[in-house]
Amino acid sequence: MELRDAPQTIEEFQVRFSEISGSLPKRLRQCADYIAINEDKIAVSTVAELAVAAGVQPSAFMRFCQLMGFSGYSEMQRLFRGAWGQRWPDYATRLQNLKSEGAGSPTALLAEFVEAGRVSLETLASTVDAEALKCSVEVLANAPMIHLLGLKRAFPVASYLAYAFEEMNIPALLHDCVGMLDHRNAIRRGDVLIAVTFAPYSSETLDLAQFARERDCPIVAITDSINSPLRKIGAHILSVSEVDFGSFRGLSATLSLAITLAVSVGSRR
Amino acid sequence: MELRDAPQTIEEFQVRFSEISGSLPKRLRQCADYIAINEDKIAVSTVAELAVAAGVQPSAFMRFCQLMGFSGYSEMQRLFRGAWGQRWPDYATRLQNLKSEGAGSPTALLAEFVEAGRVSLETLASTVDAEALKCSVEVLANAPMIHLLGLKRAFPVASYLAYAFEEMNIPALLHDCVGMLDHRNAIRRGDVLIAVTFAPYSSETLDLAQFARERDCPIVAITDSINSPLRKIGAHILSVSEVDFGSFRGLSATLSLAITLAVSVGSRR
DNA sequence: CCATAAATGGAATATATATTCTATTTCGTT
DNA sequence: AACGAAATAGAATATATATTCCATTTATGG
Repeated sequence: MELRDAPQTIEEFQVRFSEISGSLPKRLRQCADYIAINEDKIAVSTVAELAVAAGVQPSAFMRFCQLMGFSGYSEMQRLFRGAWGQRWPDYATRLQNLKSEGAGSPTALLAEFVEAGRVSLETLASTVDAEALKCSVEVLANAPMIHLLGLKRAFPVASYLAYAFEEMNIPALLHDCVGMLDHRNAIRRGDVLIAVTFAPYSSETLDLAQFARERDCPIVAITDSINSPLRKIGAHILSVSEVDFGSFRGLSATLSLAITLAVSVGSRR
Repeated sequence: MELRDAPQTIEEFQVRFSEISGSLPKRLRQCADYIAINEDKIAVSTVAELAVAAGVQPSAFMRFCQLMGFSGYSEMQRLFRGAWGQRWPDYATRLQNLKSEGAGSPTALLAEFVEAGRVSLETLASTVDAEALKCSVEVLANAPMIHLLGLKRAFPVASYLAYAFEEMNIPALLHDCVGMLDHRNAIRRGDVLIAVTFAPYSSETLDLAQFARERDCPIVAITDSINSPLRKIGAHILSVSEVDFGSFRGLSATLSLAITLAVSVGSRR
């Protein structure tokens, strides 16, 4: 069998696919036809399952994979199981290196965080709950006043929202806990609260959300897990996950979601 | 083990999840915490992979699956593999879909900002001044105290740095202008200032930088152009450009640079 | 503090799955 | 129709992965 490089991205996969799909014998054609329509199944199926579905033997499917340039089905599947996660088997090693030789190049570390950010953004694009987003914008567009709360790692997000709303002349108040002064009584009927919080959820945030709930104020939550405690109090949940490197997480995806929210609301007024 | 029906849908899964997630021992809690944030990985990962990611043994993960009502990991995975098709279309296709709602819709805006963020990240990675970055890390690693300043749109960056340094037990002070109280006299010989500023550069930031310069304190500037006024006073310039959409700019690249700076400095101590 | 139960880690085992091999069939050419 | 080359099916094997088991540790109640 010809030795060629395996496709490294979905795009390369598709190029290679159309290269070969003109000239294929019967069974391999069946494989190609099936794949063309069910690309998405590759990530979550076994060869045996795909073979049955395409009406061929597993061995035929294997030959197809090899024609595509992969060593076998497993390698092809790896490509589709999200380039993210353990795409690089040497993840642990790289982490080790960067930790041990702190003297090591910051540029390498930057590359890691850039990559993590990129993946986070892609994940956001493909997992965003369009319905919840639309709904949140709707709710916020009609609010006489928008309250913002986010502490610790979530604070930059909340403050960015405060900046964006102010720029667009939309009334918004950032609850920043300065001087332990509480502004909860500024929350009036009809106002909306945007609460930004990640695990471990700070109790101050949950408290204020609870307070808003008791006043029948809608709550929009930007959070990292679908089981966020804010779900229990009936908030509109916008969940977003950030890929971490080591124990550090960026905010690329979260901030992109935030700016989207702000601009969408702004354009509705 | 108690015999109960396994969840048949994602919704049932989530109900069961919040039922048990209140009362879990250490390791099983780790499993739950990881799952809560990475539900989407179940379909395409092995138990071993998830176990490593959650920091537990595979057997602990098995016990978690059984507590959830499944016979084992395989059964649980089957549930998520069924729902995989929902989030498939690859990045390019998905962006297309998001935009198809029509220009101005929240999802179309999200697509634009995600794309803008991605481009900004790539630009950062390929244009970063490695020498300046290394130099800045060097300077910061030896600082007895790091001062942080960034206003308006730059404030989220400064506050994120404050968070990151605090997490790593590195002495840092955020100059936040609360109450127009100035902390400039907290800047002592040997300290370093990280000034974050974008056009139009706010005079408060330039002022403080000037002040630091007069005290012979090194300055690291995160800014948007190589012609930033901070260059004139001899700061280490880390320049980063954000692609804009409409009149709004994200912070994906800037924050990635910031986190790199923080972690690099952290690993040097 | 002890006794007991619950939880855990790690290795051992069972099962599922990918991959290879070869006899047989199909296809294209003369 | 006869030959050689290519393609195929199905079983055999290798590998990856899930699952169980039990000795050890950690929590709990008296």
